[in-house]
Amino acid sequence: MTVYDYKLIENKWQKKWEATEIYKFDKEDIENKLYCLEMFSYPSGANLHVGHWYNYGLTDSWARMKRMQGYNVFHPQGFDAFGLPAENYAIKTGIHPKDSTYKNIETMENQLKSMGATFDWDYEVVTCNPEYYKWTQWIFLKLYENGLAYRKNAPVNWCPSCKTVLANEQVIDGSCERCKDVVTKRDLTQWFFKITEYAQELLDFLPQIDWPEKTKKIQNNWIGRSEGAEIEFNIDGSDLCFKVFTTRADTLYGVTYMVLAPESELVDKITCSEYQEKVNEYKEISQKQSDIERMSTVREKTGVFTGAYAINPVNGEKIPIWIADYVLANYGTGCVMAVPGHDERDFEFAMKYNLPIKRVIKGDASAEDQLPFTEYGQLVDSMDFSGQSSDDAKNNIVEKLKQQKKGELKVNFRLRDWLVSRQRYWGTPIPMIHCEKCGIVPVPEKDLPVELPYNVEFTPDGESPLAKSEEFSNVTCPKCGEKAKRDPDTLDTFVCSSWYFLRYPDNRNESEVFNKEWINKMLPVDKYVGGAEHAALHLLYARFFTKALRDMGYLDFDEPFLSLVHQGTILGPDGNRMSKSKGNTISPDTYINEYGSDVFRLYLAFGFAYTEGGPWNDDGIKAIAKFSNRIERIVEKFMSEKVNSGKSTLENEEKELNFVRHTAIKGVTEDAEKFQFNTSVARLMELVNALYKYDAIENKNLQVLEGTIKDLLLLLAPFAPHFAEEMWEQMGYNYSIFNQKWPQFDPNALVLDTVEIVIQINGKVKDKMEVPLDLAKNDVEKMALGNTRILQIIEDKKVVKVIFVPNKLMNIVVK
RNA sequence: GCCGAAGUGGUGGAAUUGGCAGACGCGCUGGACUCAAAAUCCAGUGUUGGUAACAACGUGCGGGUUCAAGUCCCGCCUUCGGCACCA
Repeated sequence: MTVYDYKLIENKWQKKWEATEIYKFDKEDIENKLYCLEMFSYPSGANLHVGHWYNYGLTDSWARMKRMQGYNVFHPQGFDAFGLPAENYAIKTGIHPKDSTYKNIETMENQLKSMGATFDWDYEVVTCNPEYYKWTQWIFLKLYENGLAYRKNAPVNWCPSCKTVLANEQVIDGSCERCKDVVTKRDLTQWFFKITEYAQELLDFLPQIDWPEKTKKIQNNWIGRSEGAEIEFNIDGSDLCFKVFTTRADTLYGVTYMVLAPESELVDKITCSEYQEKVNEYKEISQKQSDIERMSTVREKTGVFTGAYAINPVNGEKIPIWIADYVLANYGTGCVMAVPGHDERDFEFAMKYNLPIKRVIKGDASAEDQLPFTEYGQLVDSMDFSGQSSDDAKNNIVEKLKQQKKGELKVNFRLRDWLVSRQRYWGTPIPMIHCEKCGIVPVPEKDLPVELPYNVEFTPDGESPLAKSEEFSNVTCPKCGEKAKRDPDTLDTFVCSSWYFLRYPDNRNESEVFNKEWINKMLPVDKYVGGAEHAALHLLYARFFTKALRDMGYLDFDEPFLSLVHQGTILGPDGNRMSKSKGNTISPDTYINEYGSDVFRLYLAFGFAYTEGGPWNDDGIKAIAKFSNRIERIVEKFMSEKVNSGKSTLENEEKELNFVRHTAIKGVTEDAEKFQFNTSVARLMELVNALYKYDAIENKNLQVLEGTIKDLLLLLAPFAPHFAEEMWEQMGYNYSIFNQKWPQFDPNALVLDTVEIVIQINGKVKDKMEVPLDLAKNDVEKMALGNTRILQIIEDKKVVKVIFVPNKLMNIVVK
């Protein structure tokens, strides 16, 4: 027996596929287009890891199936090539990020090709190419023109170790996502994208898209819509007034003090001179605090009195104004009304500083004075509103305030605008110029791209590396022609990845970002596959970009990704996340060398529930090698016997084989569609087992055998593409198996003459009977009661009820 | 604290949505082939008791609904994700 030489075979078919351009996307056949996309990867130095294979290999299987089902599959690939790792690597080794990145890309391209995937490399996109980031910059300019990009001086997250500003999303539990160092605050002028403008729409479209419910929930929480009211308070003895946001307008009569965030601009305006020193001191302390300290919920609340008083608009009460850092400056108005009787945080604060506590909602009397009552209930001590329910009072109180122009219903979102400036080198330069005379001046479109200079000192010292490059920095103002400076920052890499899927179909376009008519045909993406870790960031930003570009008139669809799948994570054999430091990494290369790409892909398909993932395990892969050997043997045996055997009819055996054959067609088609690859492979194994059984019969029908082997190979092809192509050739069929039609199951083959019916007594299985299909209840009952075993059990008991499920089960209830 | 998801043999994992729990594999046991081994093939394999037929138990725990529950309802436990002073 010949042993399948996978290296030779894989090489042979990869070359042939490339030479015959079999996976090239057909631009003419747009009606059948199907855009299948995996999240592109970061070009890191090492070879592909198991996660890449799991994501790309198996999504490729899905794409191959779709192709065989007649779709014109658009399956591009590219690289998310800007970012910190290359820069950090450069700082460590002295190798320039550009050099290491392009070298890594080359390695990864070759590896991806050796996987045997259907990627059409003609459409490749690399985000660090000037041809690409020219358009990233262009989009920035458009966002700026439309008021969706703006500059703001704001306290930002500062990582002292990376020496850079971080987005909220890059701060995990108060620490830097990358280096785990504690993040502190710093005031800088930064560029923001106004994603909050789209908060409501980003929320509204979630129900319509075919995404995992969990992911939608995460986005839902992240956007954090909250319905409440904005209420205006006057300041006692002054013309000044300020607004607060509250979800509990019903507790307005219980307000006993007000709190401003220490960063609030109002603080200095209202603070009385005798309190100024204390207030300044407090502001300074809270400014210095790191997020990890400030966010800690165990920490005792602190604050200081400003000396000023506000007037409660509903009852004219004079209430003290404090500042405290438990109030966030960038949510709502940065000021809150404190109701210690009905809010835990306010209660804690009031207890500490001996502020009055008023109860205005009837709650549990016994718990009073010890705990705040935070539920809804009936109002008390609230003048005209006493006796109303919280729900009613909320509206009625705001209605009353509205008449006095002191309040209105208001929706707030937890979502913050997206901070995109990075004080880093290896990224897309921000196409803006700062002129002393003209202020902020956008780089004219004709001057794009603003190229990233090669020779730059990028060791981090807190200053943007680009600011240190004279050649880059110094520029003449496009408006007045005077000397000016370029913006020294680069864009967050999430900006690059927020629109790459829009560039793929038109990646060579030099005159526009993409052709509108064309991408309206090509998009949205039909199937998007990638890690769940991007649920809140990339996937939200990409949605925002799509909507913004739509409103600016560059495309016509609302959502970028119609259907989304997250692959699970393959863990180390010890059940932990793979990491070099834990020494539990699995290198695919070891297995590829021993078994080849197909067996490795098949094992990934079979060994895990795709969306779950799980710990790596060696044992399974040998079983897959065995399985593919079994297929090879049956093909060989068939070819050697083909010549000298006749044809006979063995109806029952044929029927049995046919049943398994069509069960497999149906099962693989339906399960692989849902990314349930493990059960798809299980159906193929069943089919192979049935083939062996049938093959062992003396008078087998060779035509039936051949037809079944043919279907087996077709069903196997997406999962083991090189192997299936090779077997296809050995069967004497024409190239290529991937140009064949996907098999259809025959419903008749799934209908058997007889079925097994389970006989239960009181819900417990007592016997099984083989009966003709669709046998009526009466007949089954007669048979069951004619069964001595059943008779014995029910002997002296009374039959109360008989439940019958056709072709499945009969339950006899006895007493 | 809040919001999600999950918990099934020794093991990876199935189960058409209320109808035979454990498909398909791995592992294990026995057998065939072999001088022998590997490979391959065949049979068995949830647990407990029994020589056996069979019986009882069994999908994290405790209740419930139902002729029938891994699946539905109520109350817990554990693990993993997400958010976290958002007023």
